[in-house]
Amino acid sequence: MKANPDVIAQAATNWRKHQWPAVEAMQAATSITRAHQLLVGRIDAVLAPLALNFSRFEVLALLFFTKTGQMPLGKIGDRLQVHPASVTNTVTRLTKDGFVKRVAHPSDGRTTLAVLTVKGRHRVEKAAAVLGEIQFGVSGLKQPAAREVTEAIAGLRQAAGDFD
Amino acid sequence: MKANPDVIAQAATNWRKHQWPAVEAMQAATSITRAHQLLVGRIDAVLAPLALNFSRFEVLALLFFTKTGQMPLGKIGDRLQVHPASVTNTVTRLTKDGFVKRVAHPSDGRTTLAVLTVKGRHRVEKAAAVLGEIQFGVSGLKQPAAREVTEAIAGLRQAAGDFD
DNA sequence: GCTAGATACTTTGACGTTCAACTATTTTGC
DNA sequence: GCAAAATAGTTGAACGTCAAAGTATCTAGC
Repeated sequence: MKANPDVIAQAATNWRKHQWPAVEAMQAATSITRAHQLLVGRIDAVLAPLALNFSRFEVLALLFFTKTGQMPLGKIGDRLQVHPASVTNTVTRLTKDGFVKRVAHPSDGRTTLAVLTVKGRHRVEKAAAVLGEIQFGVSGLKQPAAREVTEAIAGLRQAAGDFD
Repeated sequence: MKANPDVIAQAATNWRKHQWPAVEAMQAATSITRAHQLLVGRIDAVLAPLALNFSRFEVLALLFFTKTGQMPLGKIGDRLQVHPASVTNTVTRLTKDGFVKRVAHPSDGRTTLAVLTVKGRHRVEKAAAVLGEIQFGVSGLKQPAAREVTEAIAGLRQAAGDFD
């Protein structure tokens, strides 16, 4: 039964002792990294039994919200801010499990559409419910804190050109 | 020149429209994911010319802060909260570049020590300076916001058992 | 209407992370 | 003391991500 110190606070102490720069920025960056690690772990754990992970879920959710349940792969990448190769990979896996189908675009021969299947539609609704139950892994973040984090990071994202 | 919408805010609107649960938690989780993506991109970009990435830098910094510049691989994994296999991988790469050496523990035959070399010591100081210049990629996070994010996430980490 | 450039997607390869299985030591408990 | 369990690290397989190169198609401009 040994005490469990805050490794990020420890690191900050060391940085100050050696007069290394940007201690608060370092803590924020390290905290975000750790938070991400925790979230992904929790989210993937509950999605695994549904043959999904967070990336695959995001694609299905995106398709679900469209009127016709379909979207070009490139647009999926734009929305989710992931590399085209990742979209290809994710859609391929979703296809193997029968959650989406690849369909040629009717008028643009370059474009492939990912189309949500009935199976995929049911699965993503189930997944959303499950993720709601675990509060997307951010339980421990108090209710106002969730909003604060979102807003603080919105500043970061805006500065990065994510939106205007 | 098209407008650049906030894709996370868009997603939230869609979630509410379909009465999916935990909208604020979803936004927080998605924001953290995106923030992590931005940070890693920026940090790795400035570290790449130094033959480092964030993981490798963290290991070097940890060793730098010890009195003797050495630490068992397992303890490195505990401190940085990464899998033993990742430590093995990271240390192997650092060794190839001459930043650390693997040395057998003097009294425990199971244990391997990572020992910081002179080259590694210089390199990590350079890297810390460079990371300070870019504020660890969190520029855009206002000064108070960096602390807020750290504190909010501390709650998440504590609830997860990261520390007492 | 033809060519040059842009766009959409896929493929390949490098790298990082994790899990599970494995080897080698050390510690525990009887 | 010795067998069983715990601990330390490595290895191999699976998966995700990205960058760069390749293929196919479309659009612009002359």
